Amino acid sequence: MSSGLEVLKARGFIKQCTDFEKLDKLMSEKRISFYAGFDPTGKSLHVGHMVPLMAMAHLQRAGHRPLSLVGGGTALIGDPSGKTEMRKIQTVEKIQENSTSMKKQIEKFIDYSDDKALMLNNYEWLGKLNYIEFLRDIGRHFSVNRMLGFETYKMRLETGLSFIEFNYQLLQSYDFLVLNQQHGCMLQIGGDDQWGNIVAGVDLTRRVESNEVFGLTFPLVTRADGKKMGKTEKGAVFLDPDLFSPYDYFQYWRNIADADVEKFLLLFTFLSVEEIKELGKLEGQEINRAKEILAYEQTRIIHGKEEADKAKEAARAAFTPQGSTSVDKSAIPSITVDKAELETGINVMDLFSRTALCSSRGEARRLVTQGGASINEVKITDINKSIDFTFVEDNELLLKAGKKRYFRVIVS
RNA sequence: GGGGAGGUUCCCGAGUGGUCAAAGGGGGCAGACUGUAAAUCUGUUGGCUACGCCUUCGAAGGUUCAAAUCCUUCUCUCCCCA
Repeated sequence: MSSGLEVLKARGFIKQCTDFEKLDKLMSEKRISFYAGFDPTGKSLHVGHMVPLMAMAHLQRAGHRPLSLVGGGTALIGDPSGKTEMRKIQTVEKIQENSTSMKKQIEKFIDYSDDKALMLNNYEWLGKLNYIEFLRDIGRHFSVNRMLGFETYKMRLETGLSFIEFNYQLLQSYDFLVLNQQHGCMLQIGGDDQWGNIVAGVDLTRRVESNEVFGLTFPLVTRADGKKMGKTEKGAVFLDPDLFSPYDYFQYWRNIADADVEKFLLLFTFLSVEEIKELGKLEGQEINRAKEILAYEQTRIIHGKEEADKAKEAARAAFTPQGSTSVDKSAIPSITVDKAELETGINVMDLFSRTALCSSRGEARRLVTQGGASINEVKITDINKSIDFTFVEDNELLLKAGKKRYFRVIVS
């Protein structure tokens, strides 16, 4: 039986592992349970969570059992790893609420039928922890000297680290221990910034239970332009279609840098490695084909085939000069406007600022002045222009800001 | 608890009574170039009923014709001592 680790390795998922050979052997012999944690600090998962999710899916396909741990308890504290400042502490209610909605998203991704995977919330055991007992049973295994040596803490020692954050590692280690005890969890996977916390959990489990468990980290995925994955000017790229439309999601992937194409196809699609290598060979304009495939696959995984098809159609329609009249543009985000309003005419700036294209009238003014605004491919440069029925085509207006941001206005 | 340094527009960071909607950089947006890339160059970057008006420089008051800049109190952060 293939352990599944080779797949991860071939696809570039692996940065560090506590003991790759041993783990590979173990996973080839039997199916194991493994876990990844998700912090419910927001209402939705975002693209930054895709790497662990994809890794879990791959391992599940190889026959192993994923435990998705929603950090309802740990989120109350805030992980200092890789951050320069303390995270805002949120209310218990808010975090519980976030946990449930994130749970739904992960469920879409991992097969939870017949106990093939479990969804857990560490609030169950962290919430009722007794401080004295915890210190005595768990705290004694941690050496402050050692912890201070970790890179993550070193950094924070410069700027300041509160005691509550310093404790984070103990709680995360405790999670691993509990999961090992209750579910026989043998492996924790996570981003490379979690390495210290993961190793600490491995140590704790060995000390308390004398069980050898493993840790595995993914490389921190950055884009070729050095920016963090999943961030746009407008904020995070959420998986929730209400926060980030499938069309925009498609476009996000469609617009990645050339240099990232092959890497991302490996990490974020299920296409075979051979197939991806072929796509990676494309050059020049051709590479756009690979980007489209990436965008399509990702959108399909997250939003389903139907939405992915629509997004692809809509993107093609919007970016193919004329011609394709009867294509479905319905995936492009839209607002509706009353027929009567158009009879009298709406000022360009007003119209644009009503859409997600411009957040204020001033921004719309700038856009128009600088020649970045057009309606149904007709450039508008006069800020006093009144938009009326003469602009309407197919009962709608296709607004464009810059070269690639589209928005529809439907007349009703 | 004592002493010191600070909180400036999306971020970093100038500004210490009018010439400040606030230098510079980053980021963003737009234009040119392109392949719905990258790099580069240029413009732009609080809001509005726009040659004027309104809101912004941690919070609340006060001094002044006039404050981001001065005074008072509060609050938060960092550093040193205990």
